[in-house]
Amino acid sequence: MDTKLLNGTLEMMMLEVLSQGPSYGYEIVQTVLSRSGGQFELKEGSLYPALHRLERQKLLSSYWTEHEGRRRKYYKLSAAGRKALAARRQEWQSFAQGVNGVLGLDYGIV
Amino acid sequence: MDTKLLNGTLEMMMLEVLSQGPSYGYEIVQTVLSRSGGQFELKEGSLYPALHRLERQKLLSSYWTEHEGRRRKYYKLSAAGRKALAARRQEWQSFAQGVNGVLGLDYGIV
DNA sequence: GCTATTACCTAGACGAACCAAGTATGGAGC
DNA sequence: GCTCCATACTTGGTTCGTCTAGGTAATAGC
Repeated sequence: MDTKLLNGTLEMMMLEVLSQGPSYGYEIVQTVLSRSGGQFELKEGSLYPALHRLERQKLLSSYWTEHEGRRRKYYKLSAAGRKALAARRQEWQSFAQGVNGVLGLDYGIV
Repeated sequence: MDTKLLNGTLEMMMLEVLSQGPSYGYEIVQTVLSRSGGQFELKEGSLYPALHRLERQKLLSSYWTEHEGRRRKYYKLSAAGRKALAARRQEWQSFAQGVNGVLGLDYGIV
């Protein structure tokens, strides 16, 4: 997987996962991995800084829990986060359309 | 346009444009701009370094010409460049599919 | 005791895209 | 003659997201 392509989509995918309910770092990695068909294996060095970034921007809030002796930091999408996600999905779609336009590909959005 | 998303696709789009015949920097900008529906306006600070990068990798070759008093540096796709383009197109498509998978979108490729 | 898995954090490296400035020609308007 | 705009290429330095690689720590299986 060419890591360069991921630029800018990681946060969107993380927000998307969290839009379906609170989750924590390790689980987000698994969810993205399975939903991308095994393609995107988020690295911790990208994931955690991104979570902190998004929290600083008030798109997420967090709380600690304990599960079988292991601590977990759950993240929850805020209202602002939900808006941001919608905007980024829109951006992504027009971006992908633009690239496909240049490539001479046409996608029919289902 | 969120510039971050462009990461990794600029070179592919440049190769794609050049796959349809030799061209030069300024013209590549115009072509990408029109083919992306006015979305992607390549900046000189991205374009020329990318052209040099691709030439160093032997994916392009170049030659100078003169046109109405202005010099132009034409770039031509090499055989290796053509292969690289095919690989990057493939990469892009599976990448886009992965992202759409995470987003819960399904695209029917025409 | 060792290793794998779960779970989090961070400093520093890396690299692609950008801004900004420089060089240079031709044509249009004043 | 002068300015401004479009054409056309180059490059130094900045920015910023991702990764590598290291650290901490608990549980389970061998």
